[in-house]
Amino acid sequence: MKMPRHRRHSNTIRDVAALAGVSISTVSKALSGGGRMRPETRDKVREAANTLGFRPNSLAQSLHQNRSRTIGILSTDRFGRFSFPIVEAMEEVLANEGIGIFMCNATDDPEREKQHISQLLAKRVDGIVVTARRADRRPGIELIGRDIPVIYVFSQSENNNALSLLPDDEGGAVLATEHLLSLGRRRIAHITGPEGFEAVRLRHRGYVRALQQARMPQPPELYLSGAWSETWGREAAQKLLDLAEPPDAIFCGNDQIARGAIDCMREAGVSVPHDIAVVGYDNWEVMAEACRPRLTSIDMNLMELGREAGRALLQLMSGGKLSGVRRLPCSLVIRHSSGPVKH
Amino acid sequence: MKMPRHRRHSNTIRDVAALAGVSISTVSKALSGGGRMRPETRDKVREAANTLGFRPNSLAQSLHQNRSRTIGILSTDRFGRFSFPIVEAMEEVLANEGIGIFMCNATDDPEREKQHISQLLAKRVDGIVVTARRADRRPGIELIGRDIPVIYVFSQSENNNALSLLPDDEGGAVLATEHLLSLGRRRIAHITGPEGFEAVRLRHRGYVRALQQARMPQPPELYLSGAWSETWGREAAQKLLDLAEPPDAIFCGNDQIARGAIDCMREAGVSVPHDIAVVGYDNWEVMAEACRPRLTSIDMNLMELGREAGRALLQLMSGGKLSGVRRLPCSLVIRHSSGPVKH
DNA sequence: CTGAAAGCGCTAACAA
DNA sequence: TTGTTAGCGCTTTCAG
Repeated sequence: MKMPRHRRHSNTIRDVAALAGVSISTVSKALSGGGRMRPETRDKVREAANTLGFRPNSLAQSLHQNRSRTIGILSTDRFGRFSFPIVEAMEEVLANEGIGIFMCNATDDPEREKQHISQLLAKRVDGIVVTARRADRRPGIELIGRDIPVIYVFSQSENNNALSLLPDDEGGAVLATEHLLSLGRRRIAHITGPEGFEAVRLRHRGYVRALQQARMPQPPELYLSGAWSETWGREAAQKLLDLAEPPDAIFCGNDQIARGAIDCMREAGVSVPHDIAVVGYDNWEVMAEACRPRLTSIDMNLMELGREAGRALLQLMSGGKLSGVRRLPCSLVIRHSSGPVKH
Repeated sequence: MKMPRHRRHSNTIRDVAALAGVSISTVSKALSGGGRMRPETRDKVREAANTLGFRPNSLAQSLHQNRSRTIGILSTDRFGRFSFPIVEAMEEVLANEGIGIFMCNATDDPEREKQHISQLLAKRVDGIVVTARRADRRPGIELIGRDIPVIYVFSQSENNNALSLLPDDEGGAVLATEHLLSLGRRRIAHITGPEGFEAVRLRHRGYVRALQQARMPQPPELYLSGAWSETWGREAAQKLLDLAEPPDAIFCGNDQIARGAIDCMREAGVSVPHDIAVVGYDNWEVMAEACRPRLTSIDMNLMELGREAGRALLQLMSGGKLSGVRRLPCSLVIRHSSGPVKH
């Protein structure tokens, strides 16, 4: 038997074979569990493998099988509050299938992004997931010559036959608005973020749609677009309070705005939810729980989005075909800021 | 020339060789840039490689070189607010060296953790980083028979000859307290989280040390330990206000507590920073900026911690030896809640 | 200066 | 039932 050139750092199948006194291929078959063989041989091999702490080298396996059981996740924007639950849930689904995840971050740097993609391809990943903090469209990624599945999560490709998974922003806004309507509220305002965000436009559309269906008027002075901040929430709430006829409910584009609005009202002596009910968006626990009263909010179910992304990728990797934009439902988490039915 | 058995998904060195009309080994040498060869041959090869979009298969390279240029990062607790900047910075450092990062999450599930480690070993990672949300001690991980570098970041192994990288909590607390002292504050309170956390104990120690050095008394009623929440911050601040002799400054164990305290005081008509100055901990932007007045806070420099972790791992991977607990300095970010010098 | 051949660790087809 | 052999894609001697 020849000696290996490199010092090896872990036991190979050859060592197991030697210890068990069988051939390499027998070891392979024994451990893979397949094929027919004498049980005692199998046991002997298993025992040898165990005492050596043998783990097959997946690099070698991958090389042979032409699949690495590995995927890459590429964040266009830095990994943030929204990406985390998604990534975490996806990781769980894929890890259960023995698939490893390469994490790449290319914060708004196309050059870095290219490098990362190139690395991922060199590492022969079986799939790529693209995420962004903001759910706006971005150019599809370039897979120079290779044909592996790519999906966009919380992010959308300009290339329409790719699969995108997103939260249903419009639906979430409908949920929030209908909730307020069902409580008997009639003048519902909407304070939201910058109109540059597709999410802002979609949520606004949902809000409008719900009001229309309920045949409610939508006075333009009740719609306020600004920044994604508490400061803007306070400012906008003040504007609403200064109106000749203030609203009796506010649907906010995110939880920070909602918190600002609630703070403003409490300080102005306006009771939430009695005088004005408030619903936020994101269901960001630390924010929602810190509001006084605790904030009713729309949850985008990011974990579910992540799990779904994991499943979709698995399907694509095993040859399935999926494409188009899928929007997953949000849900309403009721706390105290939307309060009981108004009399 | 024999045909490959499997359908290949990307071009191999063999294809490049065929196109360039040279041997495989020539291609290898030409692309690696080493060795002596006729420049025109090298160019010919490069061109062929380019037109085919050839990327060497790193699985094969790794197999040969016995190193995968890949590491694993294992989060004991879920990836959260603290892990993110660390991971992001580390990723940047390592990605620049062409090293890929496998992300594994094993939220407080030892079984999952074992599986992940086993997978990482099978993937022949060149190193492992262990992180946790809380900087408390944990058992070292088991590398059944393999000898690869492991470091603990924002987390500490019970095994003392491993390397741990942590923020200097005690130093951060000293920084905060001395800042308040330098502003002329004399009765400095400390509201903090549960004493179960090592960070709480260390920050308390730093606070005490700074007071002792300044020969300030430390009345026990000025130390309040509770939850990591705004609610606790408000509650504790109220207790302090109710004291016969309230403090003229509060050092808070995190920014949420600080925010609660500030809110409480504003509502009680106590001026921050005029009557009572406040310093927080974590420098969590969204929190610190949303406080009124904006919150002075201690920054743990998590990005720097992550970069340092990346560098340390690179050293270990190239044979260096590092061990023990290293604590990296925090810094003070001054905003308005600590205000100007008191007269 | 270039090519042939061996081998990294593993699997799978084929022989014995 | 078990062993022999070829080959995954690449690098690296060693000959030519």
